[in-house]
Amino acid sequence: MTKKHSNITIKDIAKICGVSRGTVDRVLNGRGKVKKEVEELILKTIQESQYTKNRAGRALRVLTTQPVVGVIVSGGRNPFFDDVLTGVHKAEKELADYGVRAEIINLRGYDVQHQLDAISSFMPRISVLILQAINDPRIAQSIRELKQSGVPTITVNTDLENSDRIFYVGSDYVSGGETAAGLLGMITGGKGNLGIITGVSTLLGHIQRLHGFETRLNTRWPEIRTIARASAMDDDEYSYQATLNMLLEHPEIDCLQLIAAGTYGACRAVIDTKREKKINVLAFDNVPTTVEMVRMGVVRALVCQQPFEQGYLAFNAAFDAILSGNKTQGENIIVENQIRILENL
Amino acid sequence: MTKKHSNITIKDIAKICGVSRGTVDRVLNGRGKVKKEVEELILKTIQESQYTKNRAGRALRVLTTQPVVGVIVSGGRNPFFDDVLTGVHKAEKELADYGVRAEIINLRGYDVQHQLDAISSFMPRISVLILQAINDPRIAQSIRELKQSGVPTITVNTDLENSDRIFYVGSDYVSGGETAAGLLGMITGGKGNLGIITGVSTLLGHIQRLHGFETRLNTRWPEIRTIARASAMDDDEYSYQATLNMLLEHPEIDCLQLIAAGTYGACRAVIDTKREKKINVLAFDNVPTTVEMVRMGVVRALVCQQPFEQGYLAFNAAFDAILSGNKTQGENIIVENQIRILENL
DNA sequence: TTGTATGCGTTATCAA
DNA sequence: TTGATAACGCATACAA
Repeated sequence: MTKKHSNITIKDIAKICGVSRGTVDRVLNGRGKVKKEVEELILKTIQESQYTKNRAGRALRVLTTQPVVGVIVSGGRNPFFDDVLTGVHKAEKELADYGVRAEIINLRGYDVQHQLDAISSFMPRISVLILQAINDPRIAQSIRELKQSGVPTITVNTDLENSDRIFYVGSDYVSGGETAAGLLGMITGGKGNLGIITGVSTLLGHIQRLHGFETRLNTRWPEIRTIARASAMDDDEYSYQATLNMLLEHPEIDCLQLIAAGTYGACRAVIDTKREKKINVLAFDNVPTTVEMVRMGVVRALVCQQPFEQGYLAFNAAFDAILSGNKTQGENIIVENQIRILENL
Repeated sequence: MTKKHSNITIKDIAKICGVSRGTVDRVLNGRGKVKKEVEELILKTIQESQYTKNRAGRALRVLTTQPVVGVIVSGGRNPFFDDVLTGVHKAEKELADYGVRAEIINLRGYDVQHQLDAISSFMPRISVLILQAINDPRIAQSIRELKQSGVPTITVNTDLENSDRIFYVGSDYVSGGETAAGLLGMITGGKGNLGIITGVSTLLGHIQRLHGFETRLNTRWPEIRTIARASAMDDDEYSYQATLNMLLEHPEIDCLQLIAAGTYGACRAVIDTKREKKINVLAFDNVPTTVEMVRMGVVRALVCQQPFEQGYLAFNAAFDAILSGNKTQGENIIVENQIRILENL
């Protein structure tokens, strides 16, 4: 029932095959210089014995190499990414004993060339790349090349298609949108005149979120009618104007769904219109200005995608990839969409 | 800025003090047999250099001892604790490379003597104890004795007072109750006639949760009046009867808050009364039968305390205590109260 | 009372 | 093409 002893080691493999540890190691790490038939025997034995590298042993060895994990996000001044990076730092601190370290590049905006340059600047220093990826074929190509040279990429917060990233750490945006729809239905009692303030259409996640939201809303809460839709352009000033115009133009609007950034600006507009009947405002992500609006009672509820956990889990997963020596595909790590109200902010 | 190299090691301490590694080790692990002045010098050096045992080195050494973590819960047939134990097993699997193993005792009910016996049965086999503690002085005493003999205790899910447990892993029950209150206010629009189905009064967590709920409800949503209150006695059949009687006796009740177990029974009662106007039912914890009730639309929303994470984090923390060799007080690990609706179950 | 040698598993280096 | 050995940091059995 209970396994009596620790797992099989390189030494065991060596003994079984009648060779030395060195030879097994050469096969394991593909260094060549091993006779074909010996290599085959060793590979077969590894297969059959289900051998995997022991992390405790690796850890001690890895310590001598002082590996670096590269992190690239396009956070700019967005406080959401402060949380992501705080998570990275927390994990880095906890893993300090293993000699692993994070090197972080925080870009402003989503320029493909800038991201490519940032990736290049990391080479050949890093062992693993954590990337908030722009969904562009050139980035995908860069990730493939990185992998060729032995550096696996983990995408965080934002995934991209047709690349060789080993897995994605982040939220399910469609599900996040659906959750927001469910929440809106619950708060409004399933009836209302809705205004939607969207994000920017170049970000895959925002599109997925909007899609999840609208689909779910239409099927489950058909009596919530969408009156107007405008983009906040990821900017609070723009958001303020767009929201103000919308509310003045459509006095019948009684609930507002923010899809992405711009919550603070939209809330100021809501406050400035001084409606008698309160508007139900829902938004995403618990960044400080948004939290303030929940505290003030302007925003009723949030759907949050746990930025801290995203960074924390991504860095831990990166170190795990180093430890296991496994650079192949793994399971995505999906953080849950959390509902936040005043009481559990 | 960036630390150039790995941290200070025993070898460094030894060199600085002009003694051997063995002597430093004797001081570190308090084995005595060291000259007073030498010991003092070593201790001072350790202090000043901020030395801590390196986990990578410890890991490899710990592997040879095959440490066991004892886990005691009073889960009985409650599926909530299945999730806790699944979390333990997940962590155990991930840490298999380090030779650490969990030994689990799942008791039925909250009998102090049974829990004491379970603890005894673990000794002297285990290195750390994870305990869903009954809040009783005898248990606290047992935890103190365990610590004396070098075995630290981590409480999980349920904490106890005045003991020497090194920290608690679980939810904040008061905050959970407050969250439920906020949710109820939001769903009802702040007006309603409420029935409360409570848990058993012997469990500290349930009392705290009820307290958080009622306090918050009264201050923030005074127009939700509590019409009736009954206990489900942690039993679905009992819960069914109590709820049925309550609903028949008070036809004005239009919302129902479950505090602890018994959700399934209460829901059956709600269904059986066949009210024309729907009752808003809120409950705790996403156990399978409760999830089913959310899917059926009987329960509107849940507050969940992440049982899987509790087990997962507790076991990882236990291993961390082994690795760091640190048996002293640490920070509690508080899992958040999550709001669940149909869309993010 | 103190120092030294050994081993945990992996891997790099050097010798054969 | 292979084998032997040392090193990472810690802990312990044994020698001095």
